[in-house]
Amino acid sequence: MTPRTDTRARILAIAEGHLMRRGYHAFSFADIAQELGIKPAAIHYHFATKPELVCAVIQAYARRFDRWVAAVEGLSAADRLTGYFEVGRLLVSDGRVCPLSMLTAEQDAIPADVVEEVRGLHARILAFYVDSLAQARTVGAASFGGSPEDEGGMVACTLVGAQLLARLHGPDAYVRVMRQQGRALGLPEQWSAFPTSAWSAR
Amino acid sequence: MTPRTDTRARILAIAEGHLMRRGYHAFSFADIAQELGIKPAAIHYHFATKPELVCAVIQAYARRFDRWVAAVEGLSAADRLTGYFEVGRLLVSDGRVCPLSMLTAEQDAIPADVVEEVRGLHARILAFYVDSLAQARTVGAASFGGSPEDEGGMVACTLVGAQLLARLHGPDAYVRVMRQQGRALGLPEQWSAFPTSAWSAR
DNA sequence: GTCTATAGGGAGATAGAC
DNA sequence: GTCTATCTCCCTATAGAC
Repeated sequence: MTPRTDTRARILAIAEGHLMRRGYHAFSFADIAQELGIKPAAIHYHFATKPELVCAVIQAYARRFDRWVAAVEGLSAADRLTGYFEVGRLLVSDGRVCPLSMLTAEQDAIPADVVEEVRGLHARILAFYVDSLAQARTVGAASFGGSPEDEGGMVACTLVGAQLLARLHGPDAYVRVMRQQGRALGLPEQWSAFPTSAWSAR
Repeated sequence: MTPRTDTRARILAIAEGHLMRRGYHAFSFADIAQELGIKPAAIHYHFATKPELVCAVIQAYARRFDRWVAAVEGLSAADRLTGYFEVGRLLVSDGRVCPLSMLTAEQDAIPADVVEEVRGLHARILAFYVDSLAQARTVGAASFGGSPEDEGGMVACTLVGAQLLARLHGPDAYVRVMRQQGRALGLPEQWSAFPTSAWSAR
């Protein structure tokens, strides 16, 4: 299931970069076209509209997240959690944030179908947190009060906030926040490193 | 120190609403002008440029935050913290988020002087968290590992994330997340209600 | 099948009217 | 002192060229 054309795939990749760095309203077809050496209107052949392009970007990101979850399935719940924190660090170090972090801010100012994709991505990520947290607590690798659902919702918010806020003070600020989150959960100080190599796969 | 003109004050108020709901790029002078019954260009008389307008909005918000902090000075540290969580709920219930939450997402796509204002707002809010958390832990009203600075940084991120993410599922989602944060801190389940009345003052 | 020329609308800002 | 007419630029999208 390779991309239909190379240009299409390159548009997706470039758009993803802009979306994760600048957000929906702050990049244009011209930005993408310039990097590709084509005219802005050429993009409309591959993606009819901007919402359609952005939806495709989010869907591709969601599939990548799914592959990552599958790749770390064999790890302990604690390693999966710290591993995902580490993936987030990877993005922040590259000046990016998860599309979820970026687009939830803009949700009242972007097309409804894009918001639906964001909602879908949120549901996947939340399910990962809830599942991993529940399992980690069961085996005594994490401790928290309340339900895994509540805790997962909170950890999701913390990571989103950390990705956004930490850019004010550099990647280290993200790490400090998420280490504090790990400490609050009783997770190991040493984060699992393997999962980041599984992220860029494919 | 009342606003120089009524129109100027109304522009600020309307711009604040748009900024907190839609973000920097998703509102225009035309939006403000329409609500005021004037032409878009008239706004340039009161605020030379859009960055200047937005900076003024953030400064006004920061002053309001300062007044709030002064107003709750007499409360216990725990009440100050839950009180600020409640202020955040007030905003979310009105479809808004703190400018800090909104603009950190857009920080790579907005003028540098606006980012500086955001940074300043962040510093104030962070100082409030750090101070309140340190005091709360000292008197046994809150418990957390690590330094108050680290914990304050984390709580700030959680609230930002909660304001953004919760809009996907309504104000209740914000409350669930921040209650979970309160639980993790060992704060009272009952949030202090007084501080919200002190918010809109002036 | 792939891309370009260009339309059409909306943005922020300047210069000038009242 | 306050606001409007208008300019210029940039955005997405359509129609049509190769």
